[in-house]
Amino acid sequence: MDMDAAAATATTTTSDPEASSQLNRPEIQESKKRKMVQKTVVRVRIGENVSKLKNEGLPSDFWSWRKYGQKPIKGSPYPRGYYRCSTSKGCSAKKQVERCRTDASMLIVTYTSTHNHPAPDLPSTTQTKQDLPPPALKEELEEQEGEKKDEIGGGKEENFHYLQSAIGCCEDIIMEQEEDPFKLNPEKSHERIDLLLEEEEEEPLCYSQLNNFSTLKSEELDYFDELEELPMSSSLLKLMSSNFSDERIPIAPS
DNA sequence: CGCCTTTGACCCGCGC
DNA sequence: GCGCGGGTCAAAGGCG
Repeated sequence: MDMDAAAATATTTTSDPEASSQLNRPEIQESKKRKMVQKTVVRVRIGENVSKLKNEGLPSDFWSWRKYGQKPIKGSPYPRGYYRCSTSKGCSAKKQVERCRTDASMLIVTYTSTHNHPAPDLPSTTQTKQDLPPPALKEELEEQEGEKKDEIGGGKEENFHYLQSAIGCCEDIIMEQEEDPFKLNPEKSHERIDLLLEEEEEEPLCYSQLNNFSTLKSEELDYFDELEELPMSSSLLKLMSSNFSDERIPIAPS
């Protein structure tokens, strides 16, 4: 049923090396080849009613994502989907969605680049983003050589946009996670920790994680659903949304 | 009619 | 220099 753990957990913004490390060794290459691009890796745990969710139509975020590619990843039985922000033509925001090979119920969403435009529903998200630069992100950003200094805030744009939507906010969560990844849900903390430990020990595949329901847009859900009917419990989402909302709402711009 | 998804091919970068 | 893998682009098809 819906008992899955919805939870994901911690998010980490990494430049590339880290992001890649988390995914796979081979991925390390990707980071190198793609130069150092700001990357925000979000780990989302899904339940078993994914199909339901997609039907429900998760609000995911204000951005519109268009899938522009999908490729099988070495070492992973699941393919990786490449999405681009279709909200604005000039927007270079992109995200990669893949499933954790160690945990099929875990989704790994990697955000890259940032949005060059305000959220469709949020005319003034800039302020929020500016406020969003988490410490951890900064480090990551610094490593980027300031390639996307603007992205630091912008990089989080997507995330913080989510926050505004009060649905899935990585930014806020990220920050929270940085300090106390589990303080939000001590109960689930165990799960997350356990998962993290397992994942890390087994593979760096998912060492950064964050619960972002927003990330689980219908697109992703559908995408995964097609891949392997990812189970996601709507109850969970709701629950998470409620919890997260409470946490991120404060971030929402007035 | 417009937009999105899907699939294949091509290109880039890294490792050996 | 070659091979492997990842990432992106383009074309076609389908759906709203």
